[in-house]
Amino acid sequence: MDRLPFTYKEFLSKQTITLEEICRGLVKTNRDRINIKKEERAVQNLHRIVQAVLSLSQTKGFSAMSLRDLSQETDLSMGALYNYFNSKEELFQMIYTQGRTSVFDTLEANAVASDPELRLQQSICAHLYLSEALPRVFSFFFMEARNLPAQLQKNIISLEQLTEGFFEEILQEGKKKKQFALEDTQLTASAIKALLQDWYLKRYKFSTRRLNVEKYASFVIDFVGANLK
Amino acid sequence: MDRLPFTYKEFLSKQTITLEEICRGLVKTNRDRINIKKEERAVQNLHRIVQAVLSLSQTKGFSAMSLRDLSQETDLSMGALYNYFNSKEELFQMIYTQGRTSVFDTLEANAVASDPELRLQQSICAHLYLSEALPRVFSFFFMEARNLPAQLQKNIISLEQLTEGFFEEILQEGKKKKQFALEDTQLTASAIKALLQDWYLKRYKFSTRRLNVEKYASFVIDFVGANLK
DNA sequence: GTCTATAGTGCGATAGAC
DNA sequence: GTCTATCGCACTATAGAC
Repeated sequence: MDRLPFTYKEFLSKQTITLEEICRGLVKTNRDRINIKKEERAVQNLHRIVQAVLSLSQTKGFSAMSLRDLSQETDLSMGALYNYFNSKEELFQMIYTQGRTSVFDTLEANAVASDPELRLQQSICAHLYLSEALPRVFSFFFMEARNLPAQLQKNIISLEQLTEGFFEEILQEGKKKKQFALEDTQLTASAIKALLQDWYLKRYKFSTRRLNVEKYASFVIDFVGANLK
Repeated sequence: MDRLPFTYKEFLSKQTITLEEICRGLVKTNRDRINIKKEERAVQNLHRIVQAVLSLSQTKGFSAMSLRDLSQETDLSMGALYNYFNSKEELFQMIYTQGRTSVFDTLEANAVASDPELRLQQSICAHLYLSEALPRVFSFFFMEARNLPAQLQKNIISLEQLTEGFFEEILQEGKKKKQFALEDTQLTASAIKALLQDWYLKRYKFSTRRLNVEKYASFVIDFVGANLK
């Protein structure tokens, strides 16, 4: 195995990847809907709310999560909650949309090499590291996508298709430059995505094994690499 | 690419893989809970019920599906529905448990070769073909697993872990016989499972491309095979 | 800005007619 | 065996006190 383009620690030090930071963005883009004057207070409480939503969604799903559950988990009354959003559905869409933006921006910022092979490795690492830092955000996207209104589902290209297109582009360039020998770039991109998804959808599985995100990144790079030669 | 061990058509002709057949098993194993005397009537109506459950679960999730939805979709009244199960939760568990049994039996029956390489190919094909025949059953297992009561989640080894163990066993034997050159059998088995899962979790993606289940099976076998040499 | 209390709705489940 | 009608409850959302 070649060396990884960057370690998890290096990745984290390059940018601020926390749920709190995402919530800060969330407050800024939804300033009009949130009836709280002091921005910092809004950020802190929304952080608690979003944490609770992600946690409860993981165990019972967003639609089965009641606002009473949310109230209990956040120690905010139902009345108080409604100062941070106007409906349960709006809360869902706020989290979904903001998360999508934050995640994709980070992915783009970390896959910058011009050499396709290196760029592919950077993308794989960035995706795995990001999902390692925010696992519940990623599984929320995946598991709750069906709760998006039909309009949003059509208009917004899902995060998944975005990242898959991202990988395909790299593969196509590598193929053009004769660096990669592969038949179907679309299928290969899809396979890469499936391997990355496994990391955050099956955390319970990997957590019991002696395996960290860097080892898994090496594995994926090798596993994919064997098909490009 | 080598020839596939068997085609989709051959696979289907070897055994009866339909939702109706699963429902027949469901009636037989839950004869005491179902208040319908004529078995065939019970099978037919449960078939409609299960179809509706899978369909509604796919669009909005099982917990968001109301029994009024189910009543409308099946053209059975709420009162009639309760002759086929005693509670919404029981309905869920009946489907889950029966489906798991049927699926695993079929997988085992179709991966019988003693040669590890052929057996691996048979397993991949059987899994893909089975999920092609019953896509909604498979995605139901995956998406709704969290609705299982904690007891069942602990006691029952999930379908997923079962199949993954299945693949790992084959890989280990191939490694022992020096037919496969691979480092980590557990990680490789996990990767295979991820690629198979993609087929039924992302049907919308593949359906728009000129791709059938046999072509995908060839792709997976090659993709995995490149890592065993 | 957060609380309690409650309005209004839709849920799972059941009883009793046919 | 299936229907209609309805019970009691938990839900989302809001109004008004503090």
